[in-house]
Amino acid sequence: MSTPKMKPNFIKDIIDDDMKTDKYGGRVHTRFPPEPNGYLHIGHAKSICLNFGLAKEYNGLCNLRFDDTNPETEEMEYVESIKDDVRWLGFDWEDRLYHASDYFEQLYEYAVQLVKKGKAYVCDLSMDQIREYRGTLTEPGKESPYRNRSIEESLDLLERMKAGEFEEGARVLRAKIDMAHPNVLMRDPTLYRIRKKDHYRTGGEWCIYPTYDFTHCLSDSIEGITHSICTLEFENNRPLYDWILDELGVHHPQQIEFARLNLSHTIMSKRRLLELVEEGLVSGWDDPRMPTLSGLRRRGYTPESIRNFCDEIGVAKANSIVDIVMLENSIREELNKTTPRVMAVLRPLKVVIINYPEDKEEELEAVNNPEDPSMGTRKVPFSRVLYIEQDDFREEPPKKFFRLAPGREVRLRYAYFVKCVDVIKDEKTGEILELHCTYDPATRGGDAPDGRKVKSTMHWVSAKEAVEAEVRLYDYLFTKRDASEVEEGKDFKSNLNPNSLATLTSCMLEPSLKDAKPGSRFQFERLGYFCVDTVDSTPDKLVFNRTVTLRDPWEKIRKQIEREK
RNA sequence: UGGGAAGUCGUCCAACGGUAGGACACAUGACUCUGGAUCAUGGAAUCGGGGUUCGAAUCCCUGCUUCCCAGCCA
Repeated sequence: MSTPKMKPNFIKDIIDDDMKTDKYGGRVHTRFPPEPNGYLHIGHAKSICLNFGLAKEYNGLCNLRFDDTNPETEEMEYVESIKDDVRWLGFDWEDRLYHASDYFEQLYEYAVQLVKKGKAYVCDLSMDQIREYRGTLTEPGKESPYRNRSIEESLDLLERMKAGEFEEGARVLRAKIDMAHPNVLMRDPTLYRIRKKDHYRTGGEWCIYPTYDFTHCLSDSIEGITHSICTLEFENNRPLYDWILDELGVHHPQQIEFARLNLSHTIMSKRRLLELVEEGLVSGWDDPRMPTLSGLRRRGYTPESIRNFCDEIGVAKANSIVDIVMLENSIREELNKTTPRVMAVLRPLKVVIINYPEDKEEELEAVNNPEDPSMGTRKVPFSRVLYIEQDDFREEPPKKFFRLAPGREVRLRYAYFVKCVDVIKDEKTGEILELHCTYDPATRGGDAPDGRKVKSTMHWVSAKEAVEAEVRLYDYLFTKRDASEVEEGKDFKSNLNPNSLATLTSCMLEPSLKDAKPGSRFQFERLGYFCVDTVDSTPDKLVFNRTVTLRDPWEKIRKQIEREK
């Protein structure tokens, strides 16, 4: 299977130029460099598809590298989840699984080299002092009093930092660049800091850890990366990336920045997602409302649909917010073609077919997928007592409501025409308890021999054989299109959608669903795509997640009617 | 008020000096045993102002708006 070519974008333009000029000997080598401090989300998927996709398109390679230089936040659990998610998305790093922490020794040697070259020094200023000395965006900084200490002294101090002789925060290693540089990142940035914390991989071996800026460029260099693709906020770091590599005279990949993905009605900040998890506002990183890959997976999204989405949204340098309906479109598109149809009633309304014999029961043939005849047919039982959707009946139908109403005839899919003859209500509350209908035996299978038409076809489930299940309906996690746009004095959680989850407990499914396996997907006709929850579903008590609704013109009409009232 | 970057249909992305195009969304119609799917049709954009050019989204000047940077986070 050949993957279609990535749409044109500015990164491909750059690579094309590099190929023409033979900048890297015709090589393309990228990497996906997550920090294992959280779960991957759909924004990472964009980066993964880009990096692995580019490598594939140019017959190159893409590494998976954990950017693990901060022992405070990183954990093995995250490493495992990230590997799972990348694999699930459909990408393969083969034998190229790397860790920045693998390079600690080498990185330290580079640091020593820089000191020896007079391009780095150990600074005894406190964190606050360093901040003061840095100056501001508009004013230059001033040089640290330790800036010009001898190379020998810095070397000695660095050695002793490494040996654990100093407290956290007592000293750092800094690059010696230019305290008056208009880019504040170039004002003698920190290269190493002391952290007396065990690292999830190197344990207690190190008590000094290299910073991102020092680590990232050199890791890229060590791995022979050609195009180091990152997000826009690192544009300011590029001069430093280049400076370090140039001073050390090592292989020099090209850093290219693109705009990270923002999706409407959700957030992409790992810090904030973690906050939702920790405060129990969602059930976990894999809550089906989360934009995480594990959340989307549990929700019923497929890897292919996410890859298609990433292709569709393109790559550019302009900050933007992609409407989440594009994501929904991508999953509908796939599931429409691949998913078996099935009948399920979410909010049951009992219907008695009064002229259908008490003990009679028959099986009717239903098509599994009209998009794919090879998926065949199945039998669904029909009997005197059925359930239909509460929404499919209106005692006083508004205009354009074509479904069941008193005196009106509709088709029960694959079954019969039925006509509503009576509405049974609770005498006290007025609540509709059940409907009495008659059926026309001549319409078996769903067609009337006399050619008469109905305006609506409805799904239904035979009461006797029905399988009861729980169904979870999801809506957007945040109410605002730009979920990060918060009112003065409030935080992002004030934008949470209080109705993002609705749990329905007495849903009635057709019996063919009885043995549905966790993770399997179905279209509940007229309702949407659903998948069996992989965490909470059991054979005795099935739990379904709604992945996405079907397009629903009636919903639009309904809202319009409501507005006109 | 320093430095870096970005502004194209409602949204996202193309067009690389030569007819502004695609996807999603929207609207209308056809078809339909899912108000699904499918098909057809339509509306819809170059941040403003100058300039160069036969010709500018693209090149130049200028203004405006938005985003990023003052972690020993990444």
